[in-house]
Amino acid sequence: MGTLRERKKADREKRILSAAVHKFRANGYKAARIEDLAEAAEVSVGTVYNYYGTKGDILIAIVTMEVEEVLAEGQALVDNPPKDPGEALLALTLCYYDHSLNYLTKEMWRRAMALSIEAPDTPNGQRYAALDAKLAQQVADLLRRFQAQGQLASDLDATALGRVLFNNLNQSFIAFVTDDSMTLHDLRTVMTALTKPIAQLLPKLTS
Amino acid sequence: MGTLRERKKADREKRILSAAVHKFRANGYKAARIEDLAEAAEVSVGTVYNYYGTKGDILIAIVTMEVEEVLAEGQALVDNPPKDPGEALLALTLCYYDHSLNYLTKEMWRRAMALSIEAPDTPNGQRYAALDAKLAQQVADLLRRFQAQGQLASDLDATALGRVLFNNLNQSFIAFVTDDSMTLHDLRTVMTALTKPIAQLLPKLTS
DNA sequence: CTACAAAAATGAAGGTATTCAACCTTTTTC
DNA sequence: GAAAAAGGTTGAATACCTTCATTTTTGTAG
Repeated sequence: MGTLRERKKADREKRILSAAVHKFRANGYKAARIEDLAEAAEVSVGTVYNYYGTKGDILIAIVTMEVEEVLAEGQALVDNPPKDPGEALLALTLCYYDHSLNYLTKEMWRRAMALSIEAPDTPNGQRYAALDAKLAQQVADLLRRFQAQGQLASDLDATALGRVLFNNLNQSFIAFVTDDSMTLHDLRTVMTALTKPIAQLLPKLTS
Repeated sequence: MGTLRERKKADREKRILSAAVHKFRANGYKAARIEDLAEAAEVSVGTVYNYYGTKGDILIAIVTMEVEEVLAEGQALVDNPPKDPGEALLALTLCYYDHSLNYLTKEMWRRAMALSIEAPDTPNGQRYAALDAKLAQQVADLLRRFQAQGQLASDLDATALGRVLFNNLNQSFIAFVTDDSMTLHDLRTVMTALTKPIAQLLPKLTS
């Protein structure tokens, strides 16, 4: 149990983040003003900036929350995957997609992605890149598991292939968030179709 | 020869664009204020907005200029390519890269890319997407030429493969512009290495 | 309990993209 | 060639992110 100061601090940060999720989702990231978040969180504008350096920081904090939950869900799947490698890969991908809109809207994803390209050298851009890397790593972990079980050639580079497969699923996700008319169901359908040929190819791959 | 009004209009637009290229390159896109461009172009702030809807519009106009020159260079190569398909593909890619920094800096590319992800529904985002599509199309045209000459299986989908190859070269370009320490020479080296295995694979591909 | 120090909150001020109502300039009409 | 219409220009006003000097709250020492 921390001091009063620490408790208040933690509480305020939670309130700000929660207000941000709500306002960003309700009004859109662009339309939501810092003043609105501050009001909803019952703090002043200055205090918001005390906790988060920029509006983008708040967004990246939400992305981090989202991706960390996705990673946890994914880990469960990697620890106990379907028997078939191709099926497992598809399951992992769809698991990512299914949990991608819990906190973030498509617009929020677009802004976050734009941020990561726009400012790759800032703490934010780097945090986004780190999350990307973790996801790619998890795909690689899945591949390694199948290698250990002898269901996948052990001489192929799991990290590299994991990166390629992640790039592929990420590219499809970008197509999803940049097209407002595309539903999560559409995305699942596309990805199911795309993964089939990859699955057929997998057993044949040796470096 | 148009009317006085038309001449003035064309002249003003040219001055604004030229001032923008200069200021964006010299100070950075972010740091250059509309007021600065206006002053350099000898017009008022309002007039800048009369010609370009947003600051991003000006940037996209410059990107368009750049990409159109790149497309022209590329066309020359497609019309008269090296004998070997793999070599031709590499040549086209490097031709794109070599002409990518004539008007735009890395920072300007980053902002433009961010814009296209952030606002895919705006005229701007769509114009950027259209340029992407044209480049992918040109890669496909190169493939078709080799198909016509019998150096490439004619039953593979040139448009689809062109898109994949373009995605690949575009992804490498994103890596280039998001890493300030990476030189054009580094990019050429990376791409030369990456294209080799693709070239070896090409003759074997049939749908 | 008081005084002081450290930490944090505050909101007014500053900077820059964008809008718009008023004002010019060019073209057309008669 | 004067009047009206059409087309453009203008910069002051607006909106919103961000900064920072000031004020308030919390923790600590005597």
